Amino acid sequence: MTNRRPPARPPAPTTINDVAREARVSVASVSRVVNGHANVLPETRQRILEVIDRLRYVPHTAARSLITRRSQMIGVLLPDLHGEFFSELIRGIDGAAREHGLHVLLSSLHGDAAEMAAAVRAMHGRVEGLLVLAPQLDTTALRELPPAVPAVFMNSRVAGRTSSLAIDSYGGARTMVRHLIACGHRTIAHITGPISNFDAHERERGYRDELAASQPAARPRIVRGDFTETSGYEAGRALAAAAARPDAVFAGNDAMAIGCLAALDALGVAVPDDVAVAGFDGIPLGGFVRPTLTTMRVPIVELGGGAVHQLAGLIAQPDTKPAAVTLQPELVVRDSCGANRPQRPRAPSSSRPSRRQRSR
Amino acid sequence: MTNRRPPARPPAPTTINDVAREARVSVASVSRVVNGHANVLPETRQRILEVIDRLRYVPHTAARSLITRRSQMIGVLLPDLHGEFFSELIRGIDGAAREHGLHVLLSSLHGDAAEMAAAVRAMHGRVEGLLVLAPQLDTTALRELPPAVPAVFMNSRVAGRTSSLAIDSYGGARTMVRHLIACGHRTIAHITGPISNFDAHERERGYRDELAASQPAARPRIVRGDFTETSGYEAGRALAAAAARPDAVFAGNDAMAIGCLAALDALGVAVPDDVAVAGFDGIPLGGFVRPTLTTMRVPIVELGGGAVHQLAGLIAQPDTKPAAVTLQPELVVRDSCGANRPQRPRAPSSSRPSRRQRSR
DNA sequence: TTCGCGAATGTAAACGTTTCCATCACCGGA
DNA sequence: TCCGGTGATGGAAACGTTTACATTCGCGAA
Repeated sequence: MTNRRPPARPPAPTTINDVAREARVSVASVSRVVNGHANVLPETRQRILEVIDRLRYVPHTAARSLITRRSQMIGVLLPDLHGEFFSELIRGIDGAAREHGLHVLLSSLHGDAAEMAAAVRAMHGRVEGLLVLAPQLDTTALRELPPAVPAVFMNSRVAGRTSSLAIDSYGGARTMVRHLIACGHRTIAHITGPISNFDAHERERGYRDELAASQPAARPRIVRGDFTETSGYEAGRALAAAAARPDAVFAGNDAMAIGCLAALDALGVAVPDDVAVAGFDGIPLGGFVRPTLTTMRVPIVELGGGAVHQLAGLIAQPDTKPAAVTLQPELVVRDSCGANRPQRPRAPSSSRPSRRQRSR
Repeated sequence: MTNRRPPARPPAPTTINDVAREARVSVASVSRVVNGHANVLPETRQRILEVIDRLRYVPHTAARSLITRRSQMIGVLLPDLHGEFFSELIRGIDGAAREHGLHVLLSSLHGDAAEMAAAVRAMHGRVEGLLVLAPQLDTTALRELPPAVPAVFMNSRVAGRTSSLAIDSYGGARTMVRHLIACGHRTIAHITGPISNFDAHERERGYRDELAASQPAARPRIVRGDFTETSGYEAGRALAAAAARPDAVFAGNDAMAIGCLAALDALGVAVPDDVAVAGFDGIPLGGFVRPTLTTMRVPIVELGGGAVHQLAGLIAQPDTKPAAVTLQPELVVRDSCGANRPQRPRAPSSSRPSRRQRSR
């Protein structure tokens, strides 16, 4: 309290020097206390802590990372995601980042490769690692990434050079098609996502392969969509109006499946009795449309969290050789696929009734 | 190419000194070029730029912000948001941040006040400003914020001490209730959001006030929800089973409205003929449920973007006095409110038909 | 020719840490 | 009594920038 400075306009932030002077120790000791090193007398530590508290000292991040060469930040590059996907992914990322004491620098991209390059350049040097969700099939833009900084890709088509974590869209699609076939549907159409999207591509591939494997006679029936409800609506209209209406429609995601449901309803086509519908993603709303939507639930939180864990490992051990992990989606059977309707006497399987209470 | 260093293990990142040496100028000139200052000979500038390019020099962010005292980062504190809200908000924030050359440090909170304090502490010193979405009514946690760093609050109940930007939930709710009354509905129930949520509170208040103003005879009818589809479902069940079924249900958000629709459908109550339903938020899926959902569309992107603009202004001019801006939601009339059904011959207004094509 | 001036460039201090190394005090054993 | 060792503390260099100030140079005017 002796050395009262004149009140400078900006109340100059207190530095480690202020603390050291006030506690009558050297900056080295203060630094040791702040960083929790052992070799400092309990009594000295106490005195320093008290001054830190009184002066509200907060270490200057930039100065610290200038010398330690660590920023405790990871960069997250995401495309323009809609709906539940974004929030769930961030939830997973943020939670895991917190566990590792990392901060998340977020940049959302609007598709352009040049923009991605710019974002990467801006983050370069600012972050210790990069988390990238690059769903476009064309991955040449990814070459832009500085090879020095560790990176983990999510749901991307990457060579084996870098670590990656992905949803098994291919396997999920096969599971769903297998399920639809097991429900008794013979002709199954597929509404795809955007043509350049990796997941859309994988789901379509799964659809084709499973169809060819389980139902060699059937010809694939593809309608192009773009993952939006509106495109699902249009696809539904087209399918319902077609000469040969399919038994079932497997949409590339839930949003399109719900759009499709709306179109079928508008055209007076009953679901699942006339046409069955299934989606992919497992958004919560799928349980509340009529009929409730059968879908593959995708573990988005785990995708984000797992990617962060991988990245943290990579940052700690940069020479770890890249791993490619895949996460399995889970089949969620609801009403829209027809599995829950009063069984036509085909196979007297365990007729499990819908869990949802219905009164009519 | 003369001075080829032995291949050190980590290929030491090139610094401004390397560039200066290679270009045979002083670091000052390099710095001037990098920062786009004017006083440097075009020929010199050219030579420096070329070296920068060849050596892939990227200025060290920490060193730079150590001396400039600017980090070009803003912190964004969000609660555990679900669905469309999160992605839209981030889209708005990210876009505006990019315009201002700011980076976004994201932290999502799970409700706990202590956690918020921790997040703020972690960001303190790292960011130039804070963007906070603190929907809980109890704002004592906000006192934790260091008063030195500029902050803008979104949809929060804050005193006039800080800048804020909010959706006019109160006015929106009044608009919706007025609309429902104009549709001929007399008894209108309201499903609220979480009891401690600011928006939920404002919407309920708007509901009560408009009801009292336009329909003095009617008693408010409140069912508690929590913004989830499930709570809307439960509320819908309760309302449908009640002795006196209301004419209309105004849900505090779209998710609950959709849950409510599902419940009414399950109980065989026709919407909008038996009961009208309306939501709030304007999520895309609302246009694809059956019947399509009447709602108040909330300009979420503008909320995020506007908040960033405010914050950027505050960072540039810290002494600007705080402003409190509100954004108006917009009434979206679809089928669930009954406005589009074949008019009972009550008022021969301009009977505008549904835009959506229907065939039955 | 000299002087002064402005533009281009260089020098070096400062930013706030961390950490290597030196110093110092103390203590137990020879 | 002296010596080596140990553990707490301090001094100072280093991190990579920006920028105030000094220096140099060329050129036009006096």
